Amino acid sequence: MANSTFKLATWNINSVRLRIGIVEQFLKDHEPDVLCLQEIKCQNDQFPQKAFDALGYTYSAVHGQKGYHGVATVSKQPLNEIASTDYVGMGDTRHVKCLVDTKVGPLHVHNFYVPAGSDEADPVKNPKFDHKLKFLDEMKELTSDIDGAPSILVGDLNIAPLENDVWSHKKLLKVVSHTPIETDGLNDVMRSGDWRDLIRKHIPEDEKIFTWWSYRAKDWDAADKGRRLDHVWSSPKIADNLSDIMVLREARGWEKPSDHVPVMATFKF
DNA sequence: ATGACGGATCTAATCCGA
Repeated sequence: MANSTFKLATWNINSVRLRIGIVEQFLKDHEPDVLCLQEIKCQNDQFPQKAFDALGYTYSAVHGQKGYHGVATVSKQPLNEIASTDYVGMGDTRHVKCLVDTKVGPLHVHNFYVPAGSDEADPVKNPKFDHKLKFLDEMKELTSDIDGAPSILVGDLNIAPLENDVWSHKKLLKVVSHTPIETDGLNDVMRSGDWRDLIRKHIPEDEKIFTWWSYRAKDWDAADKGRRLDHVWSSPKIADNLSDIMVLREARGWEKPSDHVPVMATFKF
């Protein structure tokens, strides 16, 4: 057990079928044990499992639907207890969990795609924002402590909670993804479930770090108007085993990129 | 700097993302 390493990555891929080529490249270059994808935008039987099989990711937990949303967790190690929760009873595909049989023991992995919430930050006028807030409310029930095994929660949570999680705190205070009702809500989810923010455990809060840049910006790299929408959380004990967090900014500049980049956490035991 | 983009869908214009 000594000197074992476990690597887990999360990536909102914005269509796994369109971007299977860069997914393969990422897996070859970085070799995570587990990859959690969001916005796969396909049904379960359209998921490109063969491409993952060829790279050794023979285990998968896929929860997709036609055209929109959808999450998938692929793994080199067996996945058990695969299940999804229908948050807010919408019948959409925004969560899949599993128990990974890692080299160092069982690990619960939750893969989330929280609703974006549309433009207007008012739950009365905007049903999608209402949906987002209700989704957060229900996430508060999710604890990081399940029968003593460690837990990891990752995904596109569509909220940038801290000042340096956005390019301008002042300019984005009324913009959906950084409004106080959302950032308070996300902090409540973290507190009530006893989750640790591993990106911020590794990168100090006074340092800007982003995982998403809009497609609409002319020069995303120069303008750098990003947000940290993607997250890696864990239960307290395994947080002490974190040895590295990598935010693969360069992936935003790849051919036909997703608007999100991969984030990978490395644990040492 | 709420958009100038980009995805999926009964391929054409519509919905969606954040």
